[in-house]
Amino acid sequence: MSTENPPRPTDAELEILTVLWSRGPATVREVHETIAQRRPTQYTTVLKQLQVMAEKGLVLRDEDQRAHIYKAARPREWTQKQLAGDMLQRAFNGSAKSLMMGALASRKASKQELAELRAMLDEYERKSR
Amino acid sequence: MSTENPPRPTDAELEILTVLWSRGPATVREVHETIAQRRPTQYTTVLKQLQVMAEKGLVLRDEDQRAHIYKAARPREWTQKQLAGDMLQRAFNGSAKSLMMGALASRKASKQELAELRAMLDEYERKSR
DNA sequence: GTTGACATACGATGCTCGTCGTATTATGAT
DNA sequence: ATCATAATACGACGAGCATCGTATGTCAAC
Repeated sequence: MSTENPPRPTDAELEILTVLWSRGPATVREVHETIAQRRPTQYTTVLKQLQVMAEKGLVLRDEDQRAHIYKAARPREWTQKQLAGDMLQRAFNGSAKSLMMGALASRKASKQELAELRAMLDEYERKSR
Repeated sequence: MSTENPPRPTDAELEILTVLWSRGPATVREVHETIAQRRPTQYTTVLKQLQVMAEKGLVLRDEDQRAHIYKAARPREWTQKQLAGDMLQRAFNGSAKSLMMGALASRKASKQELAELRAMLDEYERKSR
């Protein structure tokens, strides 16, 4: 069924999804070019990956043209919500506070970023009232 | 070398680590009892898992007693920091704000939890000055 | 010293992941 | 029509993951 949620993407799958999210729908060639630029990878590896992802429902494939067009089946925010929720549950005992502490501790946070976080909390609270 | 960092734990490994973090050092039997209570699992599965984890450096093993005592090689906070940082990088483009939005969207956040988050931000900012 | 309970050791299995090579097919230019 | 190019299809392989069964060792109690 097309309403079924796709499974949690693997590491390699997530990398491909980030490309599709930022570039929009793309051919295998385009995805491969982007990835190969960071890391040596074979064209057919990316192709196979996308084929598997299509089977899993992680991406949708438009076969109208000879070069098929792939696009992420779910928007970035949707998948990020799944990933964050999953990790929250499995590694942080459901504590958003712990998760944020971990995130901040993992690298220096700029003053501006902290301000953005505060603004985000305000916004969230306002919306959910 | 004992100073080497362990790899990112897999799903099953993370579940075991959470048990060790909350119960403290424990025997295979104790870990198994805790896990079996949520989910049917064979004793030897947990045993094997712990043996592999010891090889990877995720847990330390004390073999003094007949029933070996296992304990997490790294404290909860350390591993949480790794996991959060890894996910931040791979799925959130380094944006702590996006990560928090995902986390909050994944389930209802209580008013109190939001307050805790703010307090945590204050604390963090105070410390890093 | 035999037995039963309980522990570790270890091999094997089925599955998924990531990767790649090769085969095949479609398309446009000559 | 032929041919070079560029695309998909697909099988296979090695590694890791999660699981379990069986073998083996230890120890206390009878």
